[in-house]
Amino acid sequence: MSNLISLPIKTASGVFLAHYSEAGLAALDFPKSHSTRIITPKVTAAIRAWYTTTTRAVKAVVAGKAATELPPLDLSSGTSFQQRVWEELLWIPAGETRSYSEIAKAISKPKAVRAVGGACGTNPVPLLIPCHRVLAANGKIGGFSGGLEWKRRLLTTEGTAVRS
DNA sequence: ATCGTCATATGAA
DNA sequence: TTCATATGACGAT
Repeated sequence: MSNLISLPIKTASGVFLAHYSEAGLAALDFPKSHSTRIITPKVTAAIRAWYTTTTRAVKAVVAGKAATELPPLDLSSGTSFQQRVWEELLWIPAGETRSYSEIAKAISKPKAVRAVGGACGTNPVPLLIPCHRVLAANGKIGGFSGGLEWKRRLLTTEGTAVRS
């Protein structure tokens, strides 16, 4: 079950690593120090299609544009609450931001603001699930699992001003 | 304006 | 149950 297939995604900002389960894209890693030597033995036709879509989407987001199409996401690793939050993040258009409390209201749990932050932190698919477009209520940047530098860069690229 | 403190939901140990 | 959070609101400085 936990046998994920990993494929490298080359972008102008580095090589991301996409992990696919049988249900879809299960995780996406930011470029690290890992070299691009990933062995990919048996890639099904479905995964090849997902990979194409994923690559296109990732490149779009890195370039500050909206992803036109997303691959199926395998969010089974998260709790139902987390999945609810992640799903909500999906609706945030490129170039716009929401606050943690806005997200909380959107899922009918206006007081679960901190929990929303926690869900963002465990988001397995950054960029495609735009957790970087979630700021604190006062416009502060908050935090980011993949590194604050990334969050800043992505927002700047999308034309969003962030307050220090 | 900045800082400390508390409230409140959720998840992990 | 206890602890930690990528928050938010409020009051004291």
